[in-house]
Amino acid sequence: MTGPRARRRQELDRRILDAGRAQLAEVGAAALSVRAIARELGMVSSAVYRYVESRDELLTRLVVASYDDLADHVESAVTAAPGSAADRVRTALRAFRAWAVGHPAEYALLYGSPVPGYAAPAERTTGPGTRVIGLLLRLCAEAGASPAAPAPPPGAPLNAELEAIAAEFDVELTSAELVTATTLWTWLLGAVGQEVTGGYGPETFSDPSALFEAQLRWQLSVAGM
Amino acid sequence: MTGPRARRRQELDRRILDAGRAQLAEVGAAALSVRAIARELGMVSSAVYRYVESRDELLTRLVVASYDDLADHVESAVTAAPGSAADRVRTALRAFRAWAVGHPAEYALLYGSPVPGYAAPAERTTGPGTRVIGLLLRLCAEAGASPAAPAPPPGAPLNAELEAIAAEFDVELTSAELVTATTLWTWLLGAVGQEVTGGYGPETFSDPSALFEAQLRWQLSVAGM
DNA sequence: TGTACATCAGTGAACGCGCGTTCACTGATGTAC
DNA sequence: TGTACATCAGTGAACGCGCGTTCACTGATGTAC
Repeated sequence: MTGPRARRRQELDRRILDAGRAQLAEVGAAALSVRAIARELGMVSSAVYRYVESRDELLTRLVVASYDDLADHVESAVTAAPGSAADRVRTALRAFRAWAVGHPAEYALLYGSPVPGYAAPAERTTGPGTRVIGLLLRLCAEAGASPAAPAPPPGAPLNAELEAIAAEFDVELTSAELVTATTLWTWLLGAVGQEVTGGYGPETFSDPSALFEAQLRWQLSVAGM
Repeated sequence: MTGPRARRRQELDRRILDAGRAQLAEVGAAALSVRAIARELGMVSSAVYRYVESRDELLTRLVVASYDDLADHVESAVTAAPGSAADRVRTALRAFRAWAVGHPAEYALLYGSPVPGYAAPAERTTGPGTRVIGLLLRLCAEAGASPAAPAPPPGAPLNAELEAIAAEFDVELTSAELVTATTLWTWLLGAVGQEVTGGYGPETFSDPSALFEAQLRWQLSVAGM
C-alpha cells in the first residue's frame, strides 16, 4: 500500500505545501503562483499539476492546513496547562497570539483581507476554521464568568442567533455571556491583526507582547476571569 | 491660475482616483492596475502616466485620500452630535464602523493585510493615518473614564511608551487609562474587520450591527462610559 | 485683434515580464505471470 | 528468478493573457507680443 512511490508522493505533497507557505510569506496569498513553487522545487511548472489540481485547490489546502496547525497549537497549549478554566482561557489566547506572530503570512491568509478572486469552499474550511472559536467558547462556559455583558434587548433576533451559536458548539452560555465571549474573540483578532500586520508602526512599541498582556489582563478581568 | 486646462486636470485626477477606488472594490489592492484604470476611463494606458507617476504613487494617493475621507466622516459625525464626551466616543466608534461598512475595499486598504510589494511612505500617510486614533484619544481624555484597566507593571518600558503616545497626541491620560483606550481601539478594529471581511460567515448574524451595538455597550460600560 | 510659438493631453507601438493551464512525449519504476 | 506490460513522474513547448513602463508622435489648447 505504502510503497516507495506512495511515500515519494506524500513527500512531494508536503514539499509543495511548504513551498506554498514560503510563497505566502514572500509575496502574499494574492500573488501565490504555481510557477514560483515549481521553480522553488526545481521542477518544471507543469509537473506540479501532478500533485495539485489548480491554484485555487492549492490555496484551499493551505487554508485548511493552517487552520489545523493553529488549532493544534492552541489545543495542545491548553491541554498542557494546569490551572482553572480562566487560566486556560488565558493560555488559549496567548497561544493564539504566539502562533500568529510566528506565522504572520498564514495568519493573514486565515483572518486577513480575503484573497480577491478566490473563495474558500465552505464545506472544507468551516470545520477546521471553527475549531479555535469552539474551544474558546467551551473554556468560557467552564469558566462560568459571572459579570456578563448587558444582554441584548429581549426579542431581538440577535438573542436567537447567539443561542443558535451556543447550540451549534454545544455550550451552555446565555446570550449575555456570549456577548462577553465574542467580544473577547473580536478583541483578540483586533490585537493580533494589528500586531501581525504592523499596524502600530515600527517604533511605537518595543515589545508588542507587553501591550497584548496588559490588554489581556484588562479584558479578562472585566469578563470576571 | 485655474484656467480650463487646470480644471480639466483636477477633474481627471479625481476620475482616476474614483476609478482606482472601483478597482479596489473589484479586485483588491494587490491587483490594482494602471491599465485597468485607463480602460475604465477610455484612454490608452500610457495616458494615465500624465497624471500619476507610477502604480505605487497611485496606491499612496488612494491610501491618503481614504484616511482623510474616513477621518472627515468621523470628525463631522462627532461635531454634529450633542451629548457628553462618552456619548461622543460612542458616536465616533459608530461612525467609524459605518464608514468601513460603506467602503469595505478602502477599509481593507487601510487596516487589512499589507499590499505585498508596496510600502506606504510614512511621511505622507502617518499624518492622515493617525487622525482618527488621535480624535478617539482626545475624546477618551475628555470622558475621563475612571475605572481604568490595571496599570502595566511600574518600570516596564510599556509605561514610558504609552506616556510617549499621550504626549504625541497631547492628551492627559495615564498609562492605565491608555490601556483601556487602546483596548477599545483594538476591539473596534477587530469588530469592524470581522464584519467587513465577512469573517462571521454569511448566515450567522442577520444584522451584524446588532452584535456591534451589543459589544459596544459592553466595552463602553466596562470602560466607565 | 491677430498671429507665432510653446505647452500640453492623449495616441499607438513596443519592450520584457510572469502567469495558469494543456498536451504529447520519454524514461523510470512497479506489478503480474 | 526473469520477462512483458502498465503505470506513473517529470519534461518542454506552446496557448493566450495581462501587466508596468517608455518613447516618439500628433493635434489641440493656451500665451506673448
